[in-house]
Amino acid sequence: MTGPSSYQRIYAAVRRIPKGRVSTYGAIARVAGLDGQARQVGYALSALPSGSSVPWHRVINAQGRLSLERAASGAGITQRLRLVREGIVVDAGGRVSLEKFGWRIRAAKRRRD
DNA sequence: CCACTGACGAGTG
DNA sequence: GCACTCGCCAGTG
Repeated sequence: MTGPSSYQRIYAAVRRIPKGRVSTYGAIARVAGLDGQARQVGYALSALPSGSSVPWHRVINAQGRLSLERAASGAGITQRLRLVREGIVVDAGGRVSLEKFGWRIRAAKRRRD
């Protein structure tokens, strides 16, 4: 076998984000062993079928903004709704404080999730 | 094979 | 904060 696909590793990494926290495309890429391929993370998430159990809404960009906020589809609204429902504060501009809600992960010294 | 496109990111001005 | 460039890589025509 060729081992798990990149997509599978990405989905597994996204599932690790605790409820009430958010992570970034770049950080997920790193956890998935795809350092520097943040773009692939977005590509993988866009391929998710509706109804997936993967918490894709917890993935935002490195600037703390919801990438779908600009999108013309309703996905941006869904993401915002899900985040707020988990207690995450999303401002009018579709921004989240990574300082307060960012998932802090350390491969070496992992104090908490 | 080439060109272009993306739910991205870091760097520069 | 905004605009632009370059690096990444899979999918599409």
